[in-house]
Amino acid sequence: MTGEIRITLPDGSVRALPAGATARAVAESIGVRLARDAVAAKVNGEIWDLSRPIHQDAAVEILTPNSADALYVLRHSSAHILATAVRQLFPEAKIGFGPPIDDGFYYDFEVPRPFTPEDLERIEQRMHEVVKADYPFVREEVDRQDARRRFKDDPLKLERLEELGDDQIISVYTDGPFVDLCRGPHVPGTGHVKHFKLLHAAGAYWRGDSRRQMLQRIYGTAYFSKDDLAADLRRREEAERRDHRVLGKQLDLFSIQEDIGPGLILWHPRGATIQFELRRLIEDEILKRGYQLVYTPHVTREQLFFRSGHLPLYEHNQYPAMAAGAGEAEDIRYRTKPMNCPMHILIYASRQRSYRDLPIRLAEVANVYRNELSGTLHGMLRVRGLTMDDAHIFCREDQIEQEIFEMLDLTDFVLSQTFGLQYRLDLATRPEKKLGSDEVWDVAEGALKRALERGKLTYGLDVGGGAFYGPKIDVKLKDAIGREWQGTTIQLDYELPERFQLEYAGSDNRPHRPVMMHRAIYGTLERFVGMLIEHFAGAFPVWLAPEQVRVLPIAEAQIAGARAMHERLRAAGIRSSVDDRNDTLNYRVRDGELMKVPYMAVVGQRELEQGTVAVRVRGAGKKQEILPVDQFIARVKGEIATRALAP
RNA sequence: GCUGACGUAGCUCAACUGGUAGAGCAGCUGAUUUGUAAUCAGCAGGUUAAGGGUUCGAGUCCCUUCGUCAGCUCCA
Repeated sequence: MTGEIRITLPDGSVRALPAGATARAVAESIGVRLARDAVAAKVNGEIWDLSRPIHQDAAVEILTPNSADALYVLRHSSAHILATAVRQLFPEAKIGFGPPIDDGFYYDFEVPRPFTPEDLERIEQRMHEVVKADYPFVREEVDRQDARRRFKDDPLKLERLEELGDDQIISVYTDGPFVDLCRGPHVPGTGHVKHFKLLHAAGAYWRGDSRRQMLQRIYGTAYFSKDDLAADLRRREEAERRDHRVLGKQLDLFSIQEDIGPGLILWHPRGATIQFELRRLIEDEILKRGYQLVYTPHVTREQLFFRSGHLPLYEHNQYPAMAAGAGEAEDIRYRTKPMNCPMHILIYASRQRSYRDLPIRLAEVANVYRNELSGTLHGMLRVRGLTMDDAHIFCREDQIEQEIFEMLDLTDFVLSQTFGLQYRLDLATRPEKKLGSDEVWDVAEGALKRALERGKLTYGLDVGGGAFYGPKIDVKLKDAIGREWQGTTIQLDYELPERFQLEYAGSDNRPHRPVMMHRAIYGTLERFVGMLIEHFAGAFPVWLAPEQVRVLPIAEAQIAGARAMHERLRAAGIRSSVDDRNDTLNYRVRDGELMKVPYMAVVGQRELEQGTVAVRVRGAGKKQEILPVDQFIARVKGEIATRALAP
C-alpha cells in the first residue's frame, strides 16, 4: 500500500495524496481556513476522525461546524468529556454508554449513590477544566485481549466488548486520563467543546432493559457557538412556559385530582368546550366523507377480549376484571374496554354484508381505559382514561389503497389545513410480539406502502414499531416551537377479521373476508388538546377559545348595556361573558389578557350612544378598534365559521 | 413498575441547626365608579398529602402508603 490515493471531493474534483494521508491533510490541501474549521470528515459516507489515515481511494467530505453530522460528533465528544470529569471526581464510577442524541448527549454511570444537583455543578466545572487542558482525542485499534485488559475494571464495557464480532474493528479513544471503548469519531481535541451545559440526572436501565440494573444517566447538550447554546436553553424555557399542566390550571381547562386517581382527566367547562369543538369538527367532517357514527359500551364481558386476542397479550394494559352482573353466572367477568375495535366488529357482524356495502366506516369518539404504568403518566399527554376519535373501516382488498389515501387526505385536512400543523409520516412495520403469519404481514405492509406512494407522500420507516395486529402509519406532528408529537395513527388489520370470522358476500356469491383498518386522527382528545395548549401557548384561535368575547362595561352606568350586548353575541352563536365586577377597567383588562380571551369588547358611554364597541384584540396591547356592534359580530362569526387561526 | 427528588392556604412561595405555621395573589365584605395589563381597607382561609413512630416538643428526624416531577421502560 504505497504511492498515491485519489480523493474525490463533494464538488467532484479529485486530488492525489500520499497513501495514509489523513482527512486533516485533505483539508489542508484545500485551504487553511477549512483546515482550521474542520471537525471531522465523511469518508465514503462514514464519519471519521480527521487524524485517521486513509489508505485507499475515497470520497471525502470535510465536516465543519455548520453540518448536522459535525454536531453529533461534537456531542459525542462532549459525552466523553463528561465521563472524563466524572471519573476524576468519582473514581469508583463504572462507565456505561455515552452517545449523542437529537438534542444533546448523555452518559450512563454505575455509581454507589445517585448524582445530586451539586454533583452536576462540580462535574460541569471539572468538564471546563478538561476542555481547557485540550487533550487530543486519540484513536487506537486494539485486539480483544488488549481491550479486555484495558477495561478489566469496567464490567459494562466488557459486556459490550464481548458482543463485538471477530470481524469488527475494536477501537478505543483516549482523551487525557480517560479511555473509552468507542467506535468514534471525535473532534480533534477536548478544547473544541466550548459551549455545553449539563441539564439533569436520572436513573436509566442498563441497555434499556427493566430487568437489569439501574444506572445513573447525566444529560447535557453542546453546541459549536455560544448563541446556539443560548437559543437552545431559551427554547427549553419557552417549552416550560407553555407547559399544558401549568396553563391548564391557569386557564381553568382541566384538573387531575388525587381523589379520582392519576391519569384521569376532569375536563372543566373551558377545557370541555375545546374538546367539544374538536369533536364537532371531526364528526362534521367524517359524516361528509361517508362515515357512520356508532356508540358502544364502556364495559364488556371479558370473553370479547379473549376472542379479539387482546387478552392475554394486552392484559398488562387492561384493568382487572370485575364481577359478573347481578344474576349472572359467577365465572362471567367484565372488563373496561381499552379499545373499541371488537365492538365495532360486532356491529359489522350483526348482519350479512354484501360487497356492495363496502367500505363500511364506523366512527365513535369513545372513552377507553388503559392501565398505564404509573411512572409513564404525564398531564394530559399520557393518561389512563383516553378519549379516542376512533373509527374502523371494513373493506375489500381492492379498496385498501383508496381508503388509506382518503384517510391521509382527512389527516391533512384536519392537521394541516385546519390547525396549520406540519407533520411527517412513518410506516411502522411488524414488531416481535405479533399475531399472524409473516405472509399476512408482507401483504399488509405492502398495501400501506403503495397507498403512501400513490399519495406521493414522503415517509420514514419505523422498523418493528407496528401494533401486534398489523402495521401502521404514524403521523408525527410538529408544534409551534418545533417539537414532535405522536398524533394520528392508521393501522391495517388482517388479524381481527380472521378471529371474528368476518365475511361479506362477493359478486361471485361466495363468502369473502373483509380487511379492517383502525384510525384515529387526533389520536386521543387528551393528548391532542394537551399538544394544542402548548402549541398555542394557551392563546387559542377564536373558534376554539373557551371564551371568545369578554364584554367590559367601563362603569356601573354601562352594565345594562354590556349585558344586552352579551345577549346579542350569544344569540349570534358567540361564546361571550360580561365582566361587570366592581374592579377597575385596568384590572379587568389584565384578567382578560391573562385568561387569553381573544376579544375584549369595551363598552363606555360613547359606545352605548353610538352603537359601537371598543375592541381590544388579545395581545395587541393598547391598540384598539372602534367598530359598530354589527360589524364586530360579523367579524367574530366569520372567524368562527372559517376556523381562522388568528388572532 | 424502576431510580432519584419533592409534597406547607385555591395559586406562587416563607418558616435558623426540631421550639408550637406566615406573606403576596385569588376569595368574601365594604368603600371607590373606574377609558385598555393589578384602587384601597377589613375579613376569612391550613389535622403542613395520609397513617404510624422517635422526642418534653415534629412542617422539620425515621417508617409505610398515596400523589407530583425528571428520566428509564412503555405508549395515543
